[in-house]
Amino acid sequence: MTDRIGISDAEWQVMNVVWENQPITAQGIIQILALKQKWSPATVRTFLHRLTKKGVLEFEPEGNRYLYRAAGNKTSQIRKASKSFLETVFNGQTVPLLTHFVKSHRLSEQEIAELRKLLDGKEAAR
Amino acid sequence: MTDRIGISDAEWQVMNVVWENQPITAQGIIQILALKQKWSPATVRTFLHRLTKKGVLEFEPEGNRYLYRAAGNKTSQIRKASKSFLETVFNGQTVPLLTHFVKSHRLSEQEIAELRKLLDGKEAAR
DNA sequence: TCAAATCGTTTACAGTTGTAAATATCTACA
DNA sequence: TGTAGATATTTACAACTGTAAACGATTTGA
Repeated sequence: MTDRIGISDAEWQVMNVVWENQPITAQGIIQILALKQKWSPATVRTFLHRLTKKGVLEFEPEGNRYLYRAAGNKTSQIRKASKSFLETVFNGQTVPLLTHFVKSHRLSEQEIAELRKLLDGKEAAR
Repeated sequence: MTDRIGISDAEWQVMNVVWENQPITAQGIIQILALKQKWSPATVRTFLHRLTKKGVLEFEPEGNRYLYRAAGNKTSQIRKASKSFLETVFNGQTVPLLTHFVKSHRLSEQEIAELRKLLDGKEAAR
């Protein structure tokens, strides 16, 4: 019963923190987010609440507070968002998408090598 | 004064049709979209209206109807959506994004070759 | 010339999102 | 044991979205 619903941009920010630091308290999440966002603690708590309602986040009481952890796995969430992005922005065409990102970002020699290796290991579809 | 605001998923569907067929009448857009979507004509007209309000779409009267065409260029819109997607879903990291899309989609031998060539021509950042 | 069809404009409405304050609960110190 | 402080839950609210009907103006076939 996991990940039936999509998560919004702001919610992604929160989940990214959770996935990297779980289990974690609301305080912890708020503090980490404070480094990047300008959200009030109340705002973050709202997101926490919505995410649990969406079934993406779960918690277990620890003393007087909650310990949060992701319910589903990040990969499935990434898959869903990526699919939707590919469809709407690139009309479902993978190569134009890849071309766009390669062309519009700087890549180190190592990264380029890594991507070459990835292509080498890629089995061609027929 | 172009493209100050983002466009929604449904609006992307409409713009994709416009970018490929402009200039085009509302009827034309509605008919092409009917092939893929189940929207009522009224719904499409609402999107047309919102898109012009957002400055993404413009029109010129042609007889008793309008001829629509995109205001800004598609590339800038793609850039904006891509940037936001990269940031929220992949924490700004291009290589993981590229890896995900290569791994999760089938690519023909030609496409793989095309991507290799792209990497070969890519100048490494230092 | 009158009614029907066609266009574009307004209005509608519920659900989601960003943003946050108000309130209720609970824990722990004094 | 009562109260301050921290936590979580409710409530708020405007903007944006998806979805579409209602309305008003205009063109055109009968």
